[in-house]
Amino acid sequence: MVIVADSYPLDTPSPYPAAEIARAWRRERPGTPTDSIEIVTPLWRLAKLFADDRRRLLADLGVDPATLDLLSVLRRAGAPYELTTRELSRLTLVTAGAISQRVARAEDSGLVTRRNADDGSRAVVVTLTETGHDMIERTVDQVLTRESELVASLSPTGRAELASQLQELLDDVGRRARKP
Amino acid sequence: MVIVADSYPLDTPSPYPAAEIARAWRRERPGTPTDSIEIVTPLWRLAKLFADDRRRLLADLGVDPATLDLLSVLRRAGAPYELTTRELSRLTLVTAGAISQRVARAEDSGLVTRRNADDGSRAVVVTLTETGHDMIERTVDQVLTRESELVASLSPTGRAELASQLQELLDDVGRRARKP
DNA sequence: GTCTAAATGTTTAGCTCTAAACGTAGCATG
DNA sequence: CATGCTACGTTTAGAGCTAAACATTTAGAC
Repeated sequence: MVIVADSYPLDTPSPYPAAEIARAWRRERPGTPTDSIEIVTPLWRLAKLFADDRRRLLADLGVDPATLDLLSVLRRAGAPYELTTRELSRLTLVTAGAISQRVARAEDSGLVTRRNADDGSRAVVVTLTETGHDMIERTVDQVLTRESELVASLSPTGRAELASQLQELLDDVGRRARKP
Repeated sequence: MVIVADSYPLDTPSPYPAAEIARAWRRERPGTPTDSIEIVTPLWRLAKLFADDRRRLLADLGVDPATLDLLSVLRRAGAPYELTTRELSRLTLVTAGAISQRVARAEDSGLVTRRNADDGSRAVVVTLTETGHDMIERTVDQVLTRESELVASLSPTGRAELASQLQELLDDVGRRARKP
């Protein structure tokens, strides 16, 4: 049995590169399809690095990531900063239950208000309050500036190219992925 | 005020493309650096799609993702399938506390054992049991086969190219990102 | 030897999420 | 009108994670 631990140092500051993981599986279980590993693994790790970094920045600012996500979507929608919970769920990719909880928290903090839609449906409309608007304005520049620094190694063309590849893959995986 | 909701339909089955989000912020807050958005947003969404899809597959198989992650790292390490908790923490990118909980759960289920290292350090060595080994063997092919299907739209060269761009970005972001 | 600093693993408090169970409000059909 | 279907939002149970507080051991410094 080939021992990966023998061929790659275990005390490096970062985890194995994905190529090494794929190689390890091919050795340990020949025949297993490993072609997704070099895409999925770095993708997850990058997402986690960005998420952890953002969470720490936001913790300093006294905001939590879920609330920022909610307020951002409302803010981006433009005046009058309103969306239904259903739209919020779709735009943020979290379940309706989670939206319900997020909105409840934000409402308790006075960042949004909730009211029934008047269009005959049962929809609930969530509106950004002035407090919520202020919070977003205070925060978003810092978050985006920070994240801009994190991707600073990419050249404009390299960034555009990677962005389009990711968006293309996202569209495709979105069609194939199993829904709730 | 430009209203994004006016220029992009709200009832599409998927969320806005990242380019649309970046454009919305440039309109709503000119001057805010938006160059990270087209990288970070699709990255997060892809990571979530893959994570959700895997979680659902694993639920059918009666496994939870955190345990699979733990067992996978041990399995890939090759015989005798042992790593210290510190190494596990680094290889899986989760905190020491989370590893402690994961190992405790897996130990309760008889999937791993725990013992003190005999090399004079205080390290705890985690070892895969036969039950744990069986569980991983039963599961990993299905997971990797499924994920291989999800990235099937990529050509071999396209996949290799994307993989290397991601790995490069990961290495760089790993250096810049804020650590705990 | 004694004391202190560094290294490690564990426990706990607080959050957030998903899935599933609920509770209802529109709506169509007969 | 009843009846049942469908669409939606909310609540709840159970998991898992992070950060921080702990606890304990090892290794030096003197």
